[in-house]
Amino acid sequence: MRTELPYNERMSTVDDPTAPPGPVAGKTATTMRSLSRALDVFEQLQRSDRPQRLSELARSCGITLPTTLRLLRVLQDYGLVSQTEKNYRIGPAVLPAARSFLENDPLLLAARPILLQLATQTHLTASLYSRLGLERILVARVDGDNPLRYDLPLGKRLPLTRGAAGKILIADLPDEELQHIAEAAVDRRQEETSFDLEVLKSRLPDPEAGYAFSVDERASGVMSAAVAVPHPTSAVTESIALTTPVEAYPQEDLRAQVPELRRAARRLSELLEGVVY
Amino acid sequence: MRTELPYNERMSTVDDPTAPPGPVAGKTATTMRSLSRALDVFEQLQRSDRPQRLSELARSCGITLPTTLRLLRVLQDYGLVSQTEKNYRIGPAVLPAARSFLENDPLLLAARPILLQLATQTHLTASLYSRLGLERILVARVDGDNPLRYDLPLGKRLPLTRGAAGKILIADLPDEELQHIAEAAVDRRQEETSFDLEVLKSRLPDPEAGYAFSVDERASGVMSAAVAVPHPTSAVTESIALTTPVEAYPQEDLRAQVPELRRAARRLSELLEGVVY
DNA sequence: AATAGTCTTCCACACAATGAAACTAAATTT
DNA sequence: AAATTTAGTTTCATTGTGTGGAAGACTATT
Repeated sequence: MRTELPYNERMSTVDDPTAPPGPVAGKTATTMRSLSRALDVFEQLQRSDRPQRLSELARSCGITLPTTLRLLRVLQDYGLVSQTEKNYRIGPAVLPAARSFLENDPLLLAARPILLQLATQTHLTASLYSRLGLERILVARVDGDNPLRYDLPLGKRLPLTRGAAGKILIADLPDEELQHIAEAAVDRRQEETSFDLEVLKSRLPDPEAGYAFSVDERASGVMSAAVAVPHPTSAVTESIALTTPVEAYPQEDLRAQVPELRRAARRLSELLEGVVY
Repeated sequence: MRTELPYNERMSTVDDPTAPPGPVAGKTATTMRSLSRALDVFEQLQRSDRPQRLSELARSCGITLPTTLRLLRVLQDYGLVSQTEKNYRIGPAVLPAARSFLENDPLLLAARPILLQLATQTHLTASLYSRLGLERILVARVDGDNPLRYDLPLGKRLPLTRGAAGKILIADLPDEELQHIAEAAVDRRQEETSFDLEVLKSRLPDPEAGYAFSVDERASGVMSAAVAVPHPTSAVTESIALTTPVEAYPQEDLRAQVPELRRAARRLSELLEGVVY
């Protein structure tokens, strides 16, 4: 049972605009300060599209210079961080890690054929998203007949607040958590200027509906429908979506695919239960 | 006040057959035990192609159960590890990390057009490898006219002891380090049963040559030539290779491309110096 | 040359990380 | 089904590791 209390009081009362990453959800691990900090640094490096200086990193993560330096050195020893001159960036060791995930993750392996069937059957693009902290990421995708114009590569961080696949992942969350998610989305420029909780809630699907729908929401010209993947053990953290350019398909027809989607999601979670791991 | 006891007695003189990962090179960071251990666990998870139990991980990393559990919990909070039932595996957070590397790494960005030109010009497959610890990994590849039959995805861990691109990365290393590398290759089943240092050294190119060559070495039916990428700051840790099926191309013609390769490598490192980061 | 900024090393202190042991849960055997 | 083993989790006292201040090297910049 995780405590809700942020174990890290460096987050003083004043809201730092450059919010330090922090653990994934609100869930705080029992302790392990140095490890958490290292992962904060690692995450911070990912979020910047250019190499970072030591002092930048230290500031944006709220860690002192000597400590940040020590953390970076260890990360570098493991290849997770590279350094050129005084500039730090993500290192090549992330590639084998990602490869291992893509090749071995049981959920992903089970999902791929299901997405494929879904795409073949509906002629739409089928995607699998996974919640990661206050965002979601694209984990797998199979294109349909009308491939989406925009490029959305695996591992892209997307908001939970926009798009059917995002909204369905947070449909049942309590207000407090929604608030965090909303703030994160603004911080990360995934949402326009600050918007309030009610706006977000009005967008979310009826909890009873069991699916979410979006048109021109996260990306313009695109609509999608999504359902959650009921996960055997843990809380729901995955969703499956069908997506299409708005002009290629009547809205009602997309809604009509929801049962199909639901079946796919159920099939996936059943498959998963059977897996011996 | 140093105690005499090595802070990690699992690295005793006796060689444990199930060698725990350990930091990338021989270079040991100043300390940060908990972080190092967490990264050992993370690496261990990657190396197994199926989910691992807590006790398995603890044993193979030489860490006590309670500590391993705590490490895993934090890694899980950050999405780097997933858990189903009592099984742990690599988590989806590695995807955005890898994406960040592939999209932003200056070396990689500089290398891609160079590999492309190399491939176009020579009609061979051009690849960029990076040394990671006691192995190398494929970081970028552009296929030539005769695409290699076998699939070699980005991030694949390959031995330093076999293949031109591996050998050139270790051509100048002292015996002691070569020994470690040789042992690691055997441990990881990248080399046949234990083989001695002299065998390895006989394979390595003349340090003066400045390039390495291989035929049927790491993969049968494949030959390649490789040069190192002189790195502005750090030690040489990257190599560029040209590869082709043996039957598609006369061996001497491949050797004739070495100057071309050399030019590409130099161009890459020059480009890199200019980069402002 | 002087100044400001950034990075790195050193060190004493405090608390975070640790393992032993107790405990619970889940397999496995009898 | 009870008994036994094995695996996982929690608790807690101890200590050694991670920590930040301060001082020292660098490097820009003026």
